[in-house]
Amino acid sequence: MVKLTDVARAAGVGYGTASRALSGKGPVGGDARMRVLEAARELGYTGDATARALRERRTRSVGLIVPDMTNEFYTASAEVLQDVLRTAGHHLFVATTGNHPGRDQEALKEMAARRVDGIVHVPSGPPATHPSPVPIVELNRYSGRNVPAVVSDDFKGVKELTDLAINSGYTDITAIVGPDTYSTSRDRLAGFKAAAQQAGFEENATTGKRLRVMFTDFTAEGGARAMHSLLPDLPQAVLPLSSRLVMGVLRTARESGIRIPDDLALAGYGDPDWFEIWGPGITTFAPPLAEMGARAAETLLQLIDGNQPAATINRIPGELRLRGTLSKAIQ
Amino acid sequence: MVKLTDVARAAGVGYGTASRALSGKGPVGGDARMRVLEAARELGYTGDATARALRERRTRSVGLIVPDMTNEFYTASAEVLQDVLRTAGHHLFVATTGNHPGRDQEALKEMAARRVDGIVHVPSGPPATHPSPVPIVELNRYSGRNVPAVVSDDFKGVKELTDLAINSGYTDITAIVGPDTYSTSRDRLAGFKAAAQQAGFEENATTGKRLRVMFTDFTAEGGARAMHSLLPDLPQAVLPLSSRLVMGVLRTARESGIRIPDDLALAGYGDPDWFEIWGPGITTFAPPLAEMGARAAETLLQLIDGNQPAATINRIPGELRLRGTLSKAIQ
DNA sequence: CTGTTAGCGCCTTCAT
DNA sequence: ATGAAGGCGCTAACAG
Repeated sequence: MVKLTDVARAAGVGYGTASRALSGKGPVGGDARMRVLEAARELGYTGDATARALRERRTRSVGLIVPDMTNEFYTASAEVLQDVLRTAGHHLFVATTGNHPGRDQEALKEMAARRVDGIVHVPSGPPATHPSPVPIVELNRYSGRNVPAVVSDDFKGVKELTDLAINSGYTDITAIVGPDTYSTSRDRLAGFKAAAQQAGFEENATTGKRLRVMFTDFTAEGGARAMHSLLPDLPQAVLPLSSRLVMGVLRTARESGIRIPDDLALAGYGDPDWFEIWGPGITTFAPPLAEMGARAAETLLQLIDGNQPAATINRIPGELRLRGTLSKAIQ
Repeated sequence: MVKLTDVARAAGVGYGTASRALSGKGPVGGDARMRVLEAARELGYTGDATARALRERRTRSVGLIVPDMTNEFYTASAEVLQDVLRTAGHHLFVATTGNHPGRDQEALKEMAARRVDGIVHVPSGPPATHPSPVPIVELNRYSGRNVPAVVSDDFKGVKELTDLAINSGYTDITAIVGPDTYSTSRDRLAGFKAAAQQAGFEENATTGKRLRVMFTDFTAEGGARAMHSLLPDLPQAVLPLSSRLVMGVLRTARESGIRIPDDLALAGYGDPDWFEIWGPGITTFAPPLAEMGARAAETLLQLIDGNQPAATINRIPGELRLRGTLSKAIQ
């Protein structure tokens, strides 16, 4: 692998001069500069980032820790995150945790060892007790750790979604959410309850307006199971509060011959592109994934530059997408 | 940041001894080892991977270059790729190219500069003219570069899919594929044509068995456009040969009031999870994405270890999933 | 078994 | 404007 001394020799200049010419950082004679650049091109010189990192004490790389690369809920943010960071000269180290808190800490440690300049973290467990040696921004979920977090305003979004269902005339509504160890579950559930209770719904009411809540895994299987247990006593409307939960609910509904929205109305969360073309279209709350990715990147860049961003938890509003699964709503 | 000398001093041993104790690589007295480990834990020592990389001339990291992180077609492979590599002690550097060949070369160069030990590359352009200084495995598509490639056996898969459509009785079939600059387009198209021509179909036939081929972008918009241009003269069956193309076709069909499979039969490619729950279920050829990711990882590890894998283009068989959009097929 | 030391490739200060 | 040299943190080779 050709190195700086090779280039310097070929250009007939000293070591330091070659370095300055390539980096453009110091004074260099126009003639010498040209000869160095020429020689570098000739030899196919590619600076060694590991050596540079050691010397400069920064890697121009940032770590991204997500539960799962196959979930568009994370990758939609990651894509623009990557764009913003690349523009700023940073590249991405990625680790997945499978939502396993142990691997979560492992990944954090690995990133620290690699001396990344910063970390964007979708936490899947409680915060680490040790403070991090590198700047961290949490994305999508917040762990309670004292670092900036960029999340969707799920409380507001789900509240509005629930209002929509209520205003459509349904009086028996069930929400399905993930484990309440995740901030996302708690926020979405809070939004649901706020809307329902404000409208006079009561938990486990046998008459009048009735709300129910089911906890399960944030997976299609979890959604399918929850829906299955609902079968004996179907509500009028179901709100699976993640796109994977929606998937599970639809699977079970299909197997059980339940027609949506005829037999059961539905409003979802998230907006993978198939929501638009499924049946009559799935009414949903769409979090601003792209914007969240951009904001997380910008916040992290601030942190890396030594500035302290203002807000700790940054809630970005999403939007309701009205389609056909909440039938009466679109009349 | 605490370093090796700090640990050595705290443990009351020499520099090298501490290094050997931590790495487990050389002879170390049981007593000294314990004191070092204890001190390291105490101080929260985390070895500096950049320094280690410089010294060892390897980073234990591999680069992954993909067109797009939001496409499950790539991430489904990437997920298991990452698992296999992590088990082998390697971590992932990720770059996306947006299918832009220029960014493709840029990413390759960046990875080389970072001194990754190897690269897994989903190429979006013609091969670079310069040989790569680091081992490369191509995934999903092959560029023609002389490196191992791991791909789905699309020729066979699409041929079988087409046979299925033909045996279902359709005599007017149109395939939609992406730009033929991608090996995937060419292979899938070849499979389609092989089956159709073998069955006596002819291009642009005005009578008898008729096959048509439409080229467009490998995007939902491309699929929608292609489908739109088909509207005046609808075939009996359409084969959008990527999941994004399927998405686009379904969008246009929906807007145009075309019922599937009643007005138009369809067989797709790929198997994102919504294929199963859309309408009567989408009949499709599912490439073995997880297996491809694993194979690519294994092949790269071989290369990194200095072994030369046998096959240049490694075609892994996928499987047909029979569902409802090819109606007569499931009777 | 242990301490000492060279050097991985680079940037940067210091003389010149 | 340029060349020489120190040192980032670590591993491996060597001497003891």
